[in-house]
Amino acid sequence: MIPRFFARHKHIILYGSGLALLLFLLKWLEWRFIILDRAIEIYSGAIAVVFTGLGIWLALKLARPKWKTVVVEKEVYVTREPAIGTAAIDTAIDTPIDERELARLGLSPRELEVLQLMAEGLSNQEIATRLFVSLNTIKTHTGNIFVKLDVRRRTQAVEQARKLHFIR
Amino acid sequence: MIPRFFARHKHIILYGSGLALLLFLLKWLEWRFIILDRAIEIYSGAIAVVFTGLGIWLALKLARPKWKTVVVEKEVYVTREPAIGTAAIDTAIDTPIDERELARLGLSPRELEVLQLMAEGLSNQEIATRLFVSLNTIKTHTGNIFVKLDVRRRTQAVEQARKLHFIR
DNA sequence: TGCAAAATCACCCGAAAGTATGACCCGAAA
DNA sequence: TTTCGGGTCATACTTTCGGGTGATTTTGCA
Repeated sequence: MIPRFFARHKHIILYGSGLALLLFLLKWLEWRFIILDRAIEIYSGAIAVVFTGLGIWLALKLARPKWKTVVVEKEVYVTREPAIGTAAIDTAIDTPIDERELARLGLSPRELEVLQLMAEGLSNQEIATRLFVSLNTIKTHTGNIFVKLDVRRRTQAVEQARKLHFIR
Repeated sequence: MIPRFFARHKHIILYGSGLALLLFLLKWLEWRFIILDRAIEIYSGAIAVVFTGLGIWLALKLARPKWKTVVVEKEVYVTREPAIGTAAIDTAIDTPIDERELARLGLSPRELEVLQLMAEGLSNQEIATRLFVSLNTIKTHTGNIFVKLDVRRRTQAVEQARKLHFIR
């Protein structure tokens, strides 16, 4: 249907456009500098600083939240039926599928089904066998799922689906 | 010994010479700019790209949170079986990674780190880039992880790790 | 200080995953 | 009736994964 290529690289395209815009701004600054003064060193330094900052920003944007894992094993008395836990369990387990999000992304029932099995760690071939269809069909489905979830790999799709409470 | 010294400080030496090289390159580019006169676009672009990369590198390298694991040994009364209940409590209250299971399976810190990134849906290449090691290294790690978790695919590994509360 | 474990990197090869494109069927909506 | 979305299947191709094996370097610790 819609060219996958564009949907896949929209972030890159966005960032690229932003970068181009920034360069354009610098170009303007450069013009002013040439008019006013020949301070190439200052100009270069400015570019360097700005783009170093940009790089750091990008990296922090892309990087994971710093997870310093502090494992503290303390005294915990857990009874068989944790009274506090039940509320948490209810909200955790019986979380209904977010119908709104589902509708927004336009995932079809079949695709959701494939997504579920994908999340269970099944291979495409196993999913195909399970659903009595061909491997190619599953590949088509997975491809469409990736586009709709805006991801590139099955692991990301599972991650995304979990975030959106489509599964589990 | 001298080679010993070099081996010990090779990172610092490498980074240092790399930076020097970069400055040298910039100086050369600047010179070229003076000669060619109309190459300021290229010059600016080069600086921008290089320093964007430098910023990314800096952020990732320096801001890398160093895995901090604090283990406080205490008497722990935990009913082993109710995995659902404990899971709900874990996610509801606080982190902690199941240290016992971790030790039983013999997952190393590095492997756990790779597992985390794997769960985020990163490809081996992306993990390698993120951790500043080669693709082959990550492949070795993933292979070892699969053996230890007794799975065959990364999706299964993530699933398994989630069950064992290694992640999230 | 020496050793074992951990971490690193390499190469090969087959399997699985993913991309791109086109086609067909079917039922519902315009 | 045409159009459109969903589901199915296919071919051909590229990329990534995973298994196997072997090697070196780094590091934590007894």
